[in-house]
Amino acid sequence: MAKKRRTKTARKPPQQSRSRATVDAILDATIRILDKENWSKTTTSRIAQVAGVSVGTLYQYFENREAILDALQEREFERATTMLQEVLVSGGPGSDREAARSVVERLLGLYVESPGLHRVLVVEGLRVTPADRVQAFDLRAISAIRAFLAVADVPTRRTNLDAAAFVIFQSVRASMLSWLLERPAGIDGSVLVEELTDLVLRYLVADER
Amino acid sequence: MAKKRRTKTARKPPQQSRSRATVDAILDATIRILDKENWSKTTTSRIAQVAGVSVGTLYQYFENREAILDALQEREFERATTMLQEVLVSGGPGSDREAARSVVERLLGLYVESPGLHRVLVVEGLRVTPADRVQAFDLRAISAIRAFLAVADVPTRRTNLDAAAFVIFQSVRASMLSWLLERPAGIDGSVLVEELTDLVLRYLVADER
Amino acid sequence: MAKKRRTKTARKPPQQSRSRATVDAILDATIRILDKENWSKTTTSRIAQVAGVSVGTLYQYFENREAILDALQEREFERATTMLQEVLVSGGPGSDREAARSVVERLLGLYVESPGLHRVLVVEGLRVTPADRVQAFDLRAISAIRAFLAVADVPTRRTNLDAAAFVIFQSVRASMLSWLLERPAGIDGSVLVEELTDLVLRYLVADER
Amino acid sequence: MAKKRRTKTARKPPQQSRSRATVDAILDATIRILDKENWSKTTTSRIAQVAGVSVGTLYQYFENREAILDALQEREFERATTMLQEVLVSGGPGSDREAARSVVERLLGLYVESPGLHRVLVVEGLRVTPADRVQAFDLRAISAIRAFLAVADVPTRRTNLDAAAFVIFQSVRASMLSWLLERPAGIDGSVLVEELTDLVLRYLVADER
DNA sequence: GATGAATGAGGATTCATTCAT
DNA sequence: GATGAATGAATCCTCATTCAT
Repeated sequence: MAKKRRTKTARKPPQQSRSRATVDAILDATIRILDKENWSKTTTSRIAQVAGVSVGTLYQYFENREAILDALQEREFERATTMLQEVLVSGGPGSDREAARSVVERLLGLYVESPGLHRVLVVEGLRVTPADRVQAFDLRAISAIRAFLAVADVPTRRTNLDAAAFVIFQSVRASMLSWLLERPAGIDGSVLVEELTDLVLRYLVADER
Repeated sequence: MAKKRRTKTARKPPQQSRSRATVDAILDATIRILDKENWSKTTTSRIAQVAGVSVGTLYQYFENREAILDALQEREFERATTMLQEVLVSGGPGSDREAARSVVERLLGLYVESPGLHRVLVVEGLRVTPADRVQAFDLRAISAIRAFLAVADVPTRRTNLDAAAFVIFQSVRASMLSWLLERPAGIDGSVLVEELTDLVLRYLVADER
Repeated sequence: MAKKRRTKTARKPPQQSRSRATVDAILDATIRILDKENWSKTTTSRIAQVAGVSVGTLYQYFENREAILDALQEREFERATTMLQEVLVSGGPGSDREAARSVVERLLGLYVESPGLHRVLVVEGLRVTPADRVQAFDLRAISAIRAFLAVADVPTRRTNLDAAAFVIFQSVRASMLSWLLERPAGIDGSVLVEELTDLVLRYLVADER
Repeated sequence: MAKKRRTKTARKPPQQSRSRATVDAILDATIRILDKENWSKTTTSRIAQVAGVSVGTLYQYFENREAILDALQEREFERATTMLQEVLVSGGPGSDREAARSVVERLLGLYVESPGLHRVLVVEGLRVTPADRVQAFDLRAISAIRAFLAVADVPTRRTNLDAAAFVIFQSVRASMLSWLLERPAGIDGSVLVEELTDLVLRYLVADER
């Protein structure tokens, strides 16, 4: 009945290099397992085994099994926002379409790197009870997109920017993830990027000429 | 020790009315539970209890726990395709936009009816290993959309219709589901329908005038 | 951090005879183990093993490990109060001293029957946090003694009956328990009964002649 | 796998002042924790943390976790016997009742100082297997009481002094400890002292006039 | 002397599934 | 056909203790 407490923080801030290595080993092991198994089969002892440490050690660094996933999620979130920043900054000469394609392309790159993780992130996100959703991952992601749209100053046809950010996030994420997992025949990576760029741009931009 | 494989068929095709009632009670109970719990907490004994039957009886009608979900999925799939048919048939006078909006609207209706089920359908769909995907739900759904597009003879700007059906399905489904679960402030049902209709239409149609 | 919820009620009220037998087997097994091990080594799997059932079965009847102890405690409490009733009722001709000796004697009998259980009951009672003590075993026991004193209408020299009941309960219980566990040389059962009877009587009664 | 046997001796007799300070820090930390947690939650790492040392250091001074409790017990035992000595020596003019009350009062003082420790001492004392009881705490305490009675030359109505010492020790200790943990309404410290003094005196003394 | 990272055995609990009644 | 008691493998997590630095 008692709900497991998620924690954002590792038990001990890994200060020493050995610790750091152990934490990384655990996170990497988890990612590797997630490519083959779903979260519920990603057991702590399996993670520990793959990481080459004991369960005890795992629990020295993570409050509980969930905390490992949280850490991974945080890392991915940071990668994505950093990426958005970079595109924003470097986006001098190119057209809007090129910038958009770049974002989509690089985002897909993030997904391709660890498909299993992203699958589980979606699955577990869907699992969360409404009450816990307040600071959930996708809300933060949507805020980030919202901010990005504002800063990028896109001449949009949308009036409800909250709704737009929401729809874009869900659409792009779901498409990329399913593509990754299903690898549907006849749709290769570049096609997907093109379709999504077009989807987003035509939805968003006042009129593309 | 070996995990039982999913089965599409109920143990016994329910022929008699009492059987039919029992099967329905089980399916309905499952739906009701899924609105509050995730699939892994939807235990067989809980289902049996809510359905007012014994576990033994449950296993008389379903090979295993998974088979219940399969049955539910099948039912939803049929509802959705039937709905598409109806729109196609009845779609005489209205504009494309109105037809599209109607589809989106009625689809959302299906989701609203049993949010928990759809959440779990997505989650469990994502869980499935690639090998099992062949007859997976979304592949069938995408085929249906593909067929619908062909039959409806939409004057599209898309060249890769497979990709288009894929992107549309994923986008609409993910948006609807997340909307249902998060009920994001500032986006009510009609807004969502409008946004999704616009997203799909502008993505799909050659030029809307 | 979350405190385990003690439960007074078995998961399923054992209605059928097979169930009843299973529950009894579990309780008896627990008692037998408690004579040799302390509570923390009285593991669920050990209990199940000794009872000749599976762990699963054990959990069918008891919410958790604690609930088994609660059930046992309840049973002992009832035995003790029943015994007090009997002495009260049957206590016609005999002197006060004889009645008192009878109570002490029969109480010791209860302890002798399952020393391990009583040891653990004391130990675990001491473990309980103040907040949980409200309905704790000894408070109930003390109330029972208080009531007994009132009903028996003992001509007492005590003015604070709450204090008297408290002191008597703690003294008698601790002495009996330690005697049982230590079996101190030179103090056999009848001696103990005599000493405790005298302790209580001289403490309690106005003047014994 | 084999459980380490208890040891009465610290690993190193603390000779230097720094060592002494460390040992004290560990003992004090333990006492502080015991006021809030039971012995099984009084983990070595928690003790070390509260004491401001590392676990490694803790094990430099104590063979194992049990040894810490042993040391604490020893310290309390010495305090109690010292106290008895003092009362014996200083007991010139006062009446027997006053001397007795003084003993009870000062003993209660010891309990009040570290209730958690005394609770655990009782609990763990009860835990010990009969075989280990030979040199157990309460046997020593009872001997001390026995000796005290002999030396104090109380004109007692008791014939079995072993039994008397036993009963008195158990009664007083249990009453004090439970009083401390339960703080029962309507029984404050002075009341308890009075009741226990009376209990013991009337039990012990030939006739009080 | 001190540190604290690593160990791993051990224990409570859950739940899909079976089968005797 | 229905029942529900029984099963037991599987999983998360804790903590005393060690030992390389």
